[in-house]
Amino acid sequence: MKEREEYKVEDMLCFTIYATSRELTRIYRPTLEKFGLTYPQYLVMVVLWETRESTVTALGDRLLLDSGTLTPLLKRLQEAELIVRKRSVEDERKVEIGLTEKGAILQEQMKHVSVEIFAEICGTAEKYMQSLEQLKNLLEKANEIARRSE
Amino acid sequence: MKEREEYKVEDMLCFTIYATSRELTRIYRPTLEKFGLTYPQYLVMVVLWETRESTVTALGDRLLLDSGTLTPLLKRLQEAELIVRKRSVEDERKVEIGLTEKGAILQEQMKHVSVEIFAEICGTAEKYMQSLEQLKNLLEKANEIARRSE
DNA sequence: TTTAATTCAATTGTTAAAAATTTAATTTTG
DNA sequence: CAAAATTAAATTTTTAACAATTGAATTAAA
Repeated sequence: MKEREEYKVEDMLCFTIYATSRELTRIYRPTLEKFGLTYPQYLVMVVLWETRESTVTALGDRLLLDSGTLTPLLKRLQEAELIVRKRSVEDERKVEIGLTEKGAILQEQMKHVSVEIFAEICGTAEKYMQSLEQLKNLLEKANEIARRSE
Repeated sequence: MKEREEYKVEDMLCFTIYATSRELTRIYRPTLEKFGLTYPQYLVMVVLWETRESTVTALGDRLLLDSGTLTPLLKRLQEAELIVRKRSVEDERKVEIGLTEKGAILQEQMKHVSVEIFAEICGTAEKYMQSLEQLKNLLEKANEIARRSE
């Protein structure tokens, strides 16, 4: 690794990922806007479409987000009538998140969103899978390191 | 590309990058905290250590951030006495950003920060460069698409 | 069983991200 | 030259991210 390269943001891995993340969100924005969702709200819906129901903590484990981020976000999704929040009867510390009829119908309406945007970004499936595997590896490592140092 | 995979966040490229970006920031945080910087503030300093001076727009072009994000961030860096903000005399619409003595000295003090953290994340230089080239390619594509649709 | 430790969510405060609007200055063109 | 268009930065508003704290509930230990 050349010494000099550390001094240009464009050659820093962390910056590239940081900027790519924002650019990808920017690509999603106009599409998601039509459905009244932001990018992290969309991710919450994707998890709920898979699991049908969850808790705040379980959603946080899946998305690597904490309750300080999720609580207000989930309140907005409830406001939009896409989800319901209900305190658990077995354990009153837990808040159970479920889909409304409207939230369930949205899955069908948004079925093609991800596929279309991925196609635009990655071109071929091969390239997509190659990037994904490499990044999943990096995420796993980063998550280990981040958890280790807290 | 298998159809089913679109329905799990973990198999979505955009989520992986989004989560990786946050995890990398989380890894940097304790180190940057010692120098009183947040992650985006650090990136601004990296650019200024290279260019010595800049404008708000030029910084935004480099970091892909707009003035609505940079203006309050730069005010905090000025508050910390790391930079100076001065309206241009040739074109009074422009605000010129420069390093203070304290800001320049910080470069020397933080010289090893990136190198050490990269080493922790990527292990070998080969792996790091491999990920980087692939991601730079993706960032370029994403930026083109995002700019196209606005 | 009482105390201690842990867990879960909410709240508070700070920073960031970005769209939309505003203000001011410069450049273009008619 | 004057009007229109463009450019630059700031401001405002909404949403997000996260640390730290609080409070309530559950679980474990003495």
